Amino acid sequence: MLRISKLTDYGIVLLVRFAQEASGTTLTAREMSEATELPLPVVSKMLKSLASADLLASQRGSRGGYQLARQPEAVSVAEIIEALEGPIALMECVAAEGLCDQESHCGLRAPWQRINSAIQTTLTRVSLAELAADTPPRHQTTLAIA
Amino acid sequence: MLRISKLTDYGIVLLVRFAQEASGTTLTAREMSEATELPLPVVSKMLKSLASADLLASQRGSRGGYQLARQPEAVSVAEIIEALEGPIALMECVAAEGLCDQESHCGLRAPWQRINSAIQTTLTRVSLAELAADTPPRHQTTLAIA
DNA sequence: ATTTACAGGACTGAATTGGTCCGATATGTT
DNA sequence: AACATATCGGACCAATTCAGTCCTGTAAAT
Ligand code: FES
Ligand code: FES
Repeated sequence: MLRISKLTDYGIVLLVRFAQEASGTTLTAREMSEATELPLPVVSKMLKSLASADLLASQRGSRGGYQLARQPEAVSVAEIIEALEGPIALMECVAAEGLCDQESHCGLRAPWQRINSAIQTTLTRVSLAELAADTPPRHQTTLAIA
Repeated sequence: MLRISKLTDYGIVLLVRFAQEASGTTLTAREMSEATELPLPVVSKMLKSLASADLLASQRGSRGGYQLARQPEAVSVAEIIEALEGPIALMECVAAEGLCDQESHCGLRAPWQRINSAIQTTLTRVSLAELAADTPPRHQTTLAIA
């Protein structure tokens, strides 16, 4: 289904939240969990990943938390995905040579690589800032329908 | 890793083989298995899938086999992927509304949908014929190096 | 009849994913 | 110093998905 992992998605959701705060705001895992309504362990796990990928900067101890390591404009979706789930590669043969059992008789590598890099480009062109921009339903006045 | 399933890849490899034959050529599962050096059960399974997705036409009985249901120019990679692994959707929320637990507080659906359709367009623009075209190593004179 | 081939599943083992939990470490407060 | 708050870095587990096999049935040709 050509999917991005659910965890990766959570990661992006979290980053978007950060991007929506004033630049430099520090938030804790607990706060993020409440904001996104995602279970704390998951949030915690993803924040750690994002920090170790240098997309977030972390501060430990009391008064600690996370903050965006860069300006939202300078972070691309491609980068986030790569950080969380490795290189963007539609299949193994694209990622590196010699990974596909049949590279020898199936000259499909070249065309796939072109397709793949087109997708990669698409993903690179979208910044975290853009993602955060048209994500308006922030504090929508809960007008419950059913 | 944003991957296409291995089986789907096999499916495409198979279709490309067909595209490289003279239009209307009928080939059996066994022949395809030999041509691609993929195990027969797998080839068989994928050919069946492709047939039931109407990408291949099948003929049973002795002298039976499969053939391309359409001209290679008229089949897009997107179509093949969709046939074999469902709608191209980076995540559930993109495929249809109400599938994502948190659609309510995470207004990320809209931007994702734009990104997704960009990718979909990319994939739609590549035809089976193109894929088959720059796949030259057909009957390469086996110059074995070790 | 017999042989060739596809149709349509069920089925299995392996791998990946989604999610939880814990002990250790760092930092600020009292 | 003691304590509370947070991140760090894993291990761990259940559930799903994936990759691959196999079997029974049916259609067509000889
Ligand atoms: S499938 Fe990997 S090289 Fe063709
Ligand atoms: S993750 Fe599905 S709507 Fe935001």
